[in-house]
Amino acid sequence: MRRSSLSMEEESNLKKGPWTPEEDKKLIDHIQEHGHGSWRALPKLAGLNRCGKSCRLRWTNYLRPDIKRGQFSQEEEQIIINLHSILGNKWSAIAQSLPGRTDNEIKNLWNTHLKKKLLQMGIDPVTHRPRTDLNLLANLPHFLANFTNLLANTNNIPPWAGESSLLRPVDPIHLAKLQLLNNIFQVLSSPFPNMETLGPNFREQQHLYDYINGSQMSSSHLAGFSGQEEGLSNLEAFLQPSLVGDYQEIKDSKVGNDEEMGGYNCDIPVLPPLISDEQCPNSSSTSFEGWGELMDDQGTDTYWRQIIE
DNA sequence: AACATCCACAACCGCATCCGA
DNA sequence: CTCGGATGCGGTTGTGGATGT
Repeated sequence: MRRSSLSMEEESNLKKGPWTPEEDKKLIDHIQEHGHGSWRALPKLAGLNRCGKSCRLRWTNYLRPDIKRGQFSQEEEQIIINLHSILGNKWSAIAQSLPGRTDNEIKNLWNTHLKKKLLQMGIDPVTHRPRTDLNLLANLPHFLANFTNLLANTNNIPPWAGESSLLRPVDPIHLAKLQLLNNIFQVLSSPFPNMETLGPNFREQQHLYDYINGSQMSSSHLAGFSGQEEGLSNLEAFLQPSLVGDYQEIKDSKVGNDEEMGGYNCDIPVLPPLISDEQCPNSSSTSFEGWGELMDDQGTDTYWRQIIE
């Protein structure tokens, strides 16, 4: 069934591809004088050899006078990430919160910049949770345990370290990155304890666990993501040292009580923080921004591989 | 300098939804 | 209620410029 009222011949004669300045002018002049009315009828009335759809797209995505041009601000990017975590790929809905920006522009920004940015931070851009597809994490506990020993005696570079650029020199940025891996791994490798045993903060703590573990949506998660602000606060809870500390406390308190913990077994050595809170970059900004900036100049999988191997 | 590759962005395509007859 | 045209939406592609080899 043909949905178009144009004949095959008419359709095939229509121009496609980039718009010329002359075409733009015809379209702008016509809409300013008559409004767009029916997009289907517009091309003929405006003297354009284009389909109505092409005209509508050109107008809404490029020629509209209220379109904001230029780079997206940090704030705009943050809004997009935040709304995407709630709305998903609903570009037009996201665009409504950013006056002057089009859905197409936001979609392009997401696909070219923001998606990569989140991946660099170890966050899955679809679920907005930490990535769990890093098979490379398999060797992490031993690596971190060794590294912790190394830090305890910084003059004693072990033979296995070889010429690794990661270990020499040992600078605060490298330590901070290791801290990130350390935090992710500890939560990934531990089941979440029974809710009744957790006390008043259990919900926040489960957020952290769910978030980092990438498990299916729990009821607390649904509640947590019900609004834009709460969604952000979850994001900020990610890697907040105090919350990780809380979680660690709970986990430690349960060591040796395997049955109650659903078979929890602390095979993995519990690692002390590799760096203190004060050493974390940009301690005045949110955790999210701080880690984002920290990871900003790095590749994705290649970068993680380099850390772990 | 020439060529290959990457990247960003505009534009297209096809499906979904809306809405009036 | 059903049908079909108009419009909206999101995924994908094409293209030109930038960068690397």
